[in-house]
Amino acid sequence: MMRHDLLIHDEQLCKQRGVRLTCQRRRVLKIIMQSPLPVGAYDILQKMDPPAAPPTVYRALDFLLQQGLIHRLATLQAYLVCEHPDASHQSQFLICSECGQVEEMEDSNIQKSLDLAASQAGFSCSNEVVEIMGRCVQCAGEGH
Amino acid sequence: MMRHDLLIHDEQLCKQRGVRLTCQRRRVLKIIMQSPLPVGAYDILQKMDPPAAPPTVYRALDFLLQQGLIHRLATLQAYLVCEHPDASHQSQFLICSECGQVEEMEDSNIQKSLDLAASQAGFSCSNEVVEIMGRCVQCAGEGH
DNA sequence: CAATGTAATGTTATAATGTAACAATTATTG
DNA sequence: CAATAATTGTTACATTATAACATTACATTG
Repeated sequence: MMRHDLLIHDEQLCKQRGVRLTCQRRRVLKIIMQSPLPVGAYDILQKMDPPAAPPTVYRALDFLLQQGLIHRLATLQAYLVCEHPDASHQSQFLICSECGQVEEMEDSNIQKSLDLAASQAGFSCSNEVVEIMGRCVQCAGEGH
Repeated sequence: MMRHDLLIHDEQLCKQRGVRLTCQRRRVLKIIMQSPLPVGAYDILQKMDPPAAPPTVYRALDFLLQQGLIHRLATLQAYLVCEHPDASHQSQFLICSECGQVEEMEDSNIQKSLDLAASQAGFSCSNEVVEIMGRCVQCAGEGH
């Protein structure tokens, strides 16, 4: 279920940037990659073998977030891999309340409408959180 | 700083709906209304006089959220009054990282772009979280 | 009004998420 | 190698939220 090419890609990306994807950071990243659903920090913690303490996990998460290799879902307080960790970008997320699956989007219309509304209010954005809860195609298809 | 008319409006709204804005619920609501910034649940807890326990506050918050009288900011884990608690609506929030002020918007363009993107993905939304971090007009105006 | 059921609150304990502070170690650089 | 910076280890704790069960207030209906 894990995309090994993505891990290699992330490693190269860090090399290019002159930042270190250390052992602990890679371990945390791999755990997130191997999960089909967003994982909480303490889920990650439990999967750390050999075991680690919370700060180790949170530091790794901070690094991975800064590098854009993962995202954090504010509504779920959970983490998931970024599917296109190249350029800096704003993503939007479709979160299925039924199956828990999350789809990452980079929708330029949403982006434009957010930026427009913000600038009309004289507001200069640094960061945008867009998380849409509902039912995904599969779950909606399965009736009721 | 508190809009007393809003409290009255909320009371009437609850009466119309046949739900009870009880003493505890009103106390929590008033604390949120009296705060110029979003407040955390434990800030509210501290302001409860006579004192209360966490479940009391969280139950009141749940009620107020369900009735649409307040909103919860997922990024801040904090609560603020809804400025137009009449019809059910989706709001977007501009959150200033400098002064902490939050502006509630109901932007139809944002709404449309979100709904369109979701429906294109076959996703049926039940709830949308849009929180934009940055600097508000005042803070941006104050240089650097 | 009394009896009964439902809704709301009280109370205690604990779960889940995240961070502060400082020590120890590992990399990097001059 | 020595000095410095970056990373990790470790302990303790802060913050946010909920579970479980007892009690009280309210509403309804006979």
